[in-house]
Amino acid sequence: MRDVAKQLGVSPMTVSRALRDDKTVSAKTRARIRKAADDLGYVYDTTAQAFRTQKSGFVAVTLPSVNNANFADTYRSLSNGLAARGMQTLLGATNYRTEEEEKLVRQLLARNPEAIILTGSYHTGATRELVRARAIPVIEMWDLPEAPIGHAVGFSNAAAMQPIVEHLAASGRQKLAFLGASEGDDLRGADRRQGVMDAAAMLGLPNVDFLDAGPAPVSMRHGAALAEKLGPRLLEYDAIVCVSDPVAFGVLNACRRIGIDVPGCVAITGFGNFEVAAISEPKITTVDVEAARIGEIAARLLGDIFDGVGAPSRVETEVRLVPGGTS
Amino acid sequence: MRDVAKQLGVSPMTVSRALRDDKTVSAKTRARIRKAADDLGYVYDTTAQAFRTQKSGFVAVTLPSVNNANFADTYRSLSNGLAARGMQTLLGATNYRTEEEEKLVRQLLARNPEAIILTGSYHTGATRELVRARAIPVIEMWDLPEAPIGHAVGFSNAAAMQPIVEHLAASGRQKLAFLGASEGDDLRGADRRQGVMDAAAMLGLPNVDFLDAGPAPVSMRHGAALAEKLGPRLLEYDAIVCVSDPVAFGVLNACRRIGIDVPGCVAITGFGNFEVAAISEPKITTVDVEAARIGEIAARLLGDIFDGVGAPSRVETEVRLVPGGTS
DNA sequence: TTGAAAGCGTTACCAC
DNA sequence: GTGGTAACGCTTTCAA
Repeated sequence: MRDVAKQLGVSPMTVSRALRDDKTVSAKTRARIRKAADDLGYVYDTTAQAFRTQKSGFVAVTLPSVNNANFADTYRSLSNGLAARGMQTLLGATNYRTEEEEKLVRQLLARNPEAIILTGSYHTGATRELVRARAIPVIEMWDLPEAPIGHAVGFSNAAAMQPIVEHLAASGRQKLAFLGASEGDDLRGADRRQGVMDAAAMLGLPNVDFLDAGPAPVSMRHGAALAEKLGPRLLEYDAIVCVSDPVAFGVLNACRRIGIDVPGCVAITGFGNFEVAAISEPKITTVDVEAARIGEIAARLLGDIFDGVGAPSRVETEVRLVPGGTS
Repeated sequence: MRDVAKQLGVSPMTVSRALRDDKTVSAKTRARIRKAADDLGYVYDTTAQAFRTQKSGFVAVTLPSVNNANFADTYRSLSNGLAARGMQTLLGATNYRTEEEEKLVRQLLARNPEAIILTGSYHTGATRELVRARAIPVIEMWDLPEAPIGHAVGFSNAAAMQPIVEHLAASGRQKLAFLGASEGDDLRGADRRQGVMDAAAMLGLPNVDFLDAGPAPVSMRHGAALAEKLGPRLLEYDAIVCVSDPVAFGVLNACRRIGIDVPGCVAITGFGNFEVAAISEPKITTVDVEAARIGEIAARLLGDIFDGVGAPSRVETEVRLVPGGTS
């Protein structure tokens, strides 16, 4: 800034103001200063700003995995929304483990984020205390806990399975299996499984079996591997309810390979309305969960909070059955 | 720190050293200082440290899109590798536009990253100057420019298409089309197209047509939409060489819907060895590019550079044809 | 509309 | 092994 100021014969203070679009600097000098800064290849030092103002401009975000199109969608809309307010996201992946989340949250908090956004409502006690102690806005997303730490934007993973089970029952599917990650790993997945069991019980369907695809994250290959291992035993079920679309896609293609007719002999459903569900032939029956919208709402909510107009919120996002050709 | 120092009658400097586990502070005072700091509820200010030392602990990373399994793989291995050295990544997405990349690089540089990793070798002149002016390590990945800005870890996108074209030619496919994003958008995609044209010319195949799937990023739905629009006109070609596996998957499933036999009437190939290529039935012929390994190598390279043992590097990663059932 | 001075919390550097 | 001094690049505050 000193260099830019010297170049134009103004004070560094004026440069500082100009670069922040302070209205008290005349439009003309502002333009001159911007140009000179550009010419000199000057880059504003956010670190110094963060230090001086005690505001980092960071929002910390934890995701179970970056390698998941739905979470990536949420992240994208979230970071776009925040960028519009000049805030940057600080991203970390938990690999679906609350202990990793705790470590991550510690690291992220050391950067003095002005807010923190966590995926899901399952956290270690230490994580809860750490974020509470900061007195910064906390948003839990992709779930809808009864008592959020701060705010929540999402949906009930259990309730979201009900339309699927009803849809299957309506077309005469009785015996269901739920296929997902091992117990204790993917906790939103466990919620979905519980939702399937509850809905089945409510509709008087037989008990729902659990098909264990291994430790989270589970994806196409895990669905395919398990289905190929089970082979004809899949025919014991009227429908395989999968924890996600990629998993369902794996199961669907394994069935194709081993000659099981879908949906003739067995129905398959997914979750999340991933692109693959709509493009696959047949299309995979799934549930849309507005992944991008979750990020959008979270960003807007934070904006309101920073503006001082945000009340404690628990925003329920919509879920919608998307019938396909696999059921 | 001043308060802690006053409390114990030592200097702030000693406190600073003690809290950083500096060996020159006696073990006894170190323990006393730690305790006093704890009792006073003192919290170390990373922001001030980053400011004073001009070491942010950040490595800036730009990706065309987070919503791409290959880039996500690279990012994951990269950030894991860096985390092992106590460094955090600062991620940004360029949406496949060099102008957005320039804006992003400005934002990222403002955080004083200790290194910057860019995807690809196409950048605006300003981007080049900005990163050069920083005198921090620069790595370009996912490409192999003749003269990298700093270091490069990747492969030639053009050369990577040669095995595909040879494979197609060997099985008697003569008339090829390349299906990808509009000209000027996805520049690595344009390189791949050029690679297909060059390889076809070399093998004496007829000219390669271009099928425009629209602005980048193109994915499953764009491949499917274009294929459905073209319909029987696809049969003019012996093979559709797609810019990526998701696009190829879209084309494959559109063909299935409109009744075009793959690979009987037309072959389809992808790029990148995405999970969907291996799980799809038939499997999609593709090229593996070691996405995770690129991140791993970049992280290791940076580690060496920080340790002072890294020479300017241009690391070529391997590409490997993965034949599938679509060709 | 612009400028001068002071200071944010830490650490590099040098002295003892 | 410890301490004093100055400075990192910016913004707040007050004055002109």
